[in-house]
Amino acid sequence: MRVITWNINSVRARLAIVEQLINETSPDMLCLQETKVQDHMFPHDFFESLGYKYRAIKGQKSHHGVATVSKIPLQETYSIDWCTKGDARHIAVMLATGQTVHNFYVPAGGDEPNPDVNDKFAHKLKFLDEMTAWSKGLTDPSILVGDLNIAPDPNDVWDHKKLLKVVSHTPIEVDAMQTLIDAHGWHDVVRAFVPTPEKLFSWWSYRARDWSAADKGRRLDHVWTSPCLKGAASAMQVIRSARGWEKPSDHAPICVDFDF
DNA sequence: ATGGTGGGTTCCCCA
Repeated sequence: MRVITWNINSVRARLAIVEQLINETSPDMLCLQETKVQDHMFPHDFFESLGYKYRAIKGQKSHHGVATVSKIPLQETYSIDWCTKGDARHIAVMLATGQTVHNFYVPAGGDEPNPDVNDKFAHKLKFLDEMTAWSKGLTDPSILVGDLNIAPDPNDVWDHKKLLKVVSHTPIEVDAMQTLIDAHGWHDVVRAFVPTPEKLFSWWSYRARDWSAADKGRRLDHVWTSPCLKGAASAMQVIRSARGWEKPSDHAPICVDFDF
């Protein structure tokens, strides 16, 4: 099973490059974040015509939104309302083979990395705390993908020292993410294939003059598995070229092949 | 120290 996760930054604005990605990589399952579309306006016909008959979507107006579309039947789907804010930030799909795939869009957290003065940063930390508590009780063999908005390792950012006070790489978030990982023993599939200290990014700001030459990226997107699925991934690729396509997302897709 | 770009919605917010 080939799974791709991609923060698409509006699915309706990116149909051309979604089709390009599908044509070039033929994923069995595509997990999108920041779809920015209400459920009744989701481009169902587009995905149906490309063979993605099974779709689990959780959208809202303007912001956030996740969608998991699949060629493989989905047994059951559900969304968890993290921090009881009614945000569309999670969709889970269960496969006949027994695994559950969780698609997440973790809050970005605003600019100021201080929960006392920045409600968005406080929300991000609370969201991670709830994910930690939830991870402790997980029993299904699980795959967790998505835009987690944290680059945990010094080599997950272009300049560790310069980003220590920049939301996405602050010690408080990195520690919270490590606590989350330890709560379930989450296995980092991406870093298993490209170990640190090699630099690896999945996001580059729109604001850079020449994103590729400057290469001031961060690894904000992740693919994790339960410990029991540690050996199940046979290949992984960050599709960096997609960041240079026409009218791109600011995130690159991550493609993982599983032995089931 | 600052502003740079892009999407969605509404005359501004968020990333």
